[in-house]
Amino acid sequence: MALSARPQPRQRGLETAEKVRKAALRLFAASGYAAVSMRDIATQVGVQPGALYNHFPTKQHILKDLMLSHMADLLAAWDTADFPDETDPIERFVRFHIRYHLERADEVFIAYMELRSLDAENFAIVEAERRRYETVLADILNEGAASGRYHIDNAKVTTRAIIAMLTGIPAWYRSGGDLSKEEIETLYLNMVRKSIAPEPTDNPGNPDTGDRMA
Amino acid sequence: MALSARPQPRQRGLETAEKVRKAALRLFAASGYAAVSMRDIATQVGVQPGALYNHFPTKQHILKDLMLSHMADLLAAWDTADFPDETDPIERFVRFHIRYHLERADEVFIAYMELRSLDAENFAIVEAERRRYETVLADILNEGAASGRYHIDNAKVTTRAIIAMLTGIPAWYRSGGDLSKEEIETLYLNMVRKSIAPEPTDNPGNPDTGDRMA
Amino acid sequence: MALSARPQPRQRGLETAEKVRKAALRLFAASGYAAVSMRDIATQVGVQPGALYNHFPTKQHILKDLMLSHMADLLAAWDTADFPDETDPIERFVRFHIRYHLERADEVFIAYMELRSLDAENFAIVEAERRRYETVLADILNEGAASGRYHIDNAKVTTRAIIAMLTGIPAWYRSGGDLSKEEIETLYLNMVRKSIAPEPTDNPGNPDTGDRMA
Amino acid sequence: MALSARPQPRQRGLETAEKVRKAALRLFAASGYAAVSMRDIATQVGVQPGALYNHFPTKQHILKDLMLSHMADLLAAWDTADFPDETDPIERFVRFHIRYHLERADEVFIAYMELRSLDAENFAIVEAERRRYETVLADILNEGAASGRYHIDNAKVTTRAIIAMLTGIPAWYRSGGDLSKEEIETLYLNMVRKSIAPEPTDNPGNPDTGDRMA
DNA sequence: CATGAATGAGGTTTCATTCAT
DNA sequence: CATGAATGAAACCTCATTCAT
Repeated sequence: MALSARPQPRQRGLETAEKVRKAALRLFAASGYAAVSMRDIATQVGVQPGALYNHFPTKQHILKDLMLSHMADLLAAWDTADFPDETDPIERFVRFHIRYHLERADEVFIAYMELRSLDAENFAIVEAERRRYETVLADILNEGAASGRYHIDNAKVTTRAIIAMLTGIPAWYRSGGDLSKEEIETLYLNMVRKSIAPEPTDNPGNPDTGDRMA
Repeated sequence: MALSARPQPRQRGLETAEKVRKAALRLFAASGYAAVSMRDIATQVGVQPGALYNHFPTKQHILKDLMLSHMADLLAAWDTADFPDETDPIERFVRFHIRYHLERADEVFIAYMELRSLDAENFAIVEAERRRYETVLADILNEGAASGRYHIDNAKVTTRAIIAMLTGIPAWYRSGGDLSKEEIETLYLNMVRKSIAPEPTDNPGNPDTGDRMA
Repeated sequence: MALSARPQPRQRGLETAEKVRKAALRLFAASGYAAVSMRDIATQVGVQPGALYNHFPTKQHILKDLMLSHMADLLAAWDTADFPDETDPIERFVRFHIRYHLERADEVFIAYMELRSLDAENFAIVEAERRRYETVLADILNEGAASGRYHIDNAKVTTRAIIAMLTGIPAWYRSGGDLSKEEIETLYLNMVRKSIAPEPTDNPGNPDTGDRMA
Repeated sequence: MALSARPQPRQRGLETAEKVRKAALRLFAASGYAAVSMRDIATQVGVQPGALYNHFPTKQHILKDLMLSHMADLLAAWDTADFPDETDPIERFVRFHIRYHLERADEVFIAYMELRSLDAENFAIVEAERRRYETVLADILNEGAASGRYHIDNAKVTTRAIIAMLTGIPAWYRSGGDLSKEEIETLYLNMVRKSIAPEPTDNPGNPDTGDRMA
C-alpha cells in the first residue's frame, strides 16, 4: 500500500497530454476540427497554447491521435466483447455497436466526420481500420446468408445500411430521455433482424411469412 | 442612344450570386463551413473576395441561404413528387428520399452537418423545417401501424432509424459503381419494408434469442 | 499644370509596395533578414502587418525581389555606364564598382549576405547573376593579360580578390569622413593597377594615369 | 574503493559547454545568429534546450563567448606565429592571415558578420580587439612606408583594402579545389606586394626585396 | 548536469470584412 | 458590380527562458 503513495513526479506531462486529448475530443465533436483553435484547446486544458506543443507536434497530430486510438479501441473492444454464449452474432454486433457508440459518441462522431480533415497519409490509415470494422459485420451477414438463416440481397449494401442506421443513433439519442439504452438496443435489433429475415417477404404485412421465418 | 448602348457585360451566363451559392455549396460540403474561407469561394467564382459582399452580407448568410433553400426545396419536391397511383406510401417515401438525396448530396450533407455552424436564429428555422420533413415519414408509419399493415415498436425511433439508414447512402454510394440508383432504391425499400413488417416475425431466424428480446 | 494635379487614385498600392521594398532594404541591411519581422516592416511602412501580403505573398518574396532587382540593376548600370572614351577597362570597372557599391550599400550588403536566406530556387537565380557580374571583370583581366598589358597569375583568384577588396569598402567607408569618393576610387584604382602590373611594371598600362600613381 | 567507484558518466569526450560552442559556431556561421534557435543548438549537441542554460546564461552569451575568444585567439596566434627569421613582415602577415582565416573560417565569418547581433557592451569589446588586429597590419605598412620599402597613399585605406581582400578568401575558397592553400598564399602575397610596391615599380623583384620573396 | 514541462511573447500568415474608386 | 488595398483580430506555431524534479 505504501508502494505508490506519492503522486508520480514525472507524470505531469502524461496527465496534460490526456487532458489535451479529452478537451480536443469534446471541442472537435462539438464544433468541428477546423472551427477549434489551439487556443480553445489550451484554454480548456488550463495552459498556454505553446504548452500543447510539448505533447503534440501539430494540431493535425491531435486529430490523428484521436482517430487512430478510437479505431484501435473500437476493434479491441469488439475482440474482447463479452456476451452470453448463446447470443447469436447479429445480436452481438448490434448490441455491441449501439453500446459502444452511445458511450463514445464524441469519438465516433469525429471518426466519421473528420476524415476530411486528415491529411492523406493519416486518412489512409484510418480508412483501413474503418473497413476492418465493416468487415466484422459483413462476415456475420455473409455467414448467416450462407447458412440460410438470413436473406441478404447485397451484403455490402446491407452492411452499410445497418451501420448507418445504428451509427445514426447518437445523433438524436439523449440519455435520460424516454428510452433506456437497453430499449434502444432491442428496438434496433428487431429492425435489423427483420430487415435481413429470410424471404419470401413478398407481402410485408402478410401473416403467412411468419412461419417461413421461423 | 440610351437604348442598347452598353451591352450588359456582367450578365453572361450565371449571375454572380448563383455562382457564389454553387461554389459555397461544393466547398462547404467538401471541407466544412469553418474550413472554407471567403477567399476560397471568391477564387472559385473567379472574383475578388470583396465582390462577394455585393451579394451576401456575411459568410453566415451564405450558409443560411443554402440551408433554408435546401429545406424549402426538399419539402416542395415531396409535395409535388409524382408516383404511379398504386405506389404505397412507404415506397413513395423511400424512393423519393433516396432519389432526392443522391441528386443533391452536397445540400443534404451540409443540411445535416452544418447545423452547428448556424447562429441560433437560423438554427431554429432550419431545425423546424427538418422536423417537418421527419413528420412526413412519421405520419406514414403511424397510419400504417394504425391500419395494421406495419408493425412498429416505437414510431419516433423507427422514423429516425429509417431516415438515418437512407441518409447514409450518399456517404458511400458512387454513381457508376456496381449498383444503379434503381437497384439501391429497391434494396433499401426491401430492407425498410421488412424492418416494419407486421408480426408474427416472432422468430427472426434464431429461436434461442427470442427470450432475451422479450 | 492641371494635368496631374490630383494624386493618382489607383497608385496607392504601388506606392505601398515601394515603401515596403525601401523599409525591408534598410531593415534587412541593418539587422539581417532573419532578425527582421514582418511586423517591423509594417511598422516602418505605417500599415498593419496583414497589408504587406497585398503586395508580397511571403517575406521570402520580399527578399527575392530585393536581390533580383539589385542584380538586374547592377548589370544594367554597368551596360550603360558612361566614361570618357580614353578610360581603360580596369579603370572603368573599378570606378564603376566603387561608385555603385557606395551608392547602394544596403542592396550590395544584402546581396552578399543574405544569399543564405534565399530558398534553393531563388538562390540559383541570384548566384547566376552574380557570376555574370564577376565575368565582366574576369573578361577584362583575361583580355589585358592576353595583350600583355597585365600580369595575372590566376584570373579567377585575381577576379575574386579584386572584387572582395572593392566590395569591402562600404563596410567601413563613411561619407563625410576624411576621404571623398573620388579619392577612394583613385586609391583603390592604384592598388588594383599595381597588383596586376606586368613585370617589370614600369608602365602599368596607361601613360596618362601614370602621374596619378607617382 | 573510493578511487574509481563511479565512472564519471558525463565527461565522456568533449564536455557539453565545448560542444555547445562548436555547435553554435557552425550554426551561426551557416545561418546567422538570429536564424539559429537554442533548440537548433541543443539538437546538434544532443541535449534538451534547457540544458544549455547550465553552461551559458543566455543565447547572447554564447555569441559573446565565441567572438571574444576568437579575437583573443587570433591576436595570441599572431603573437606566437612562427616564421623563418628572414621572412619579411608583410609576408608574415599575409601568410598568417590567410592560414588562420582558412583554418577558422567559421569564427572569422561570425566575428565580421555578427557584430550587429552583439549588444552594445559586447560590441565595444570586440570592436576594440578588431582594431588592435588591424593595427598590426597598419604598423607594418607604416614602418615599411617610412623606410621607403613600400609606397602607400593612405595607410588606413590600404590596411582595410588588404584585410578585405584577404578576408574575402574563405568566402569562395574550397579546399580540395584547384589551388592549394600554399598557392593561394603566394598568389595573394604577390598581389599585395605589388599593390604597395614603391614607384617606379619597374622592378617589383627589386634587388633589395627580391631575396625576401624567394 | 539534464530533463520535461511550462510560460509569455512574438513569429508569419490568414481571416472576414470594409470602402474608396 | 468589381477591384485593390486596408484593417484588426486571430490562426498555428516557435522562441528564449525558467524551474521542479
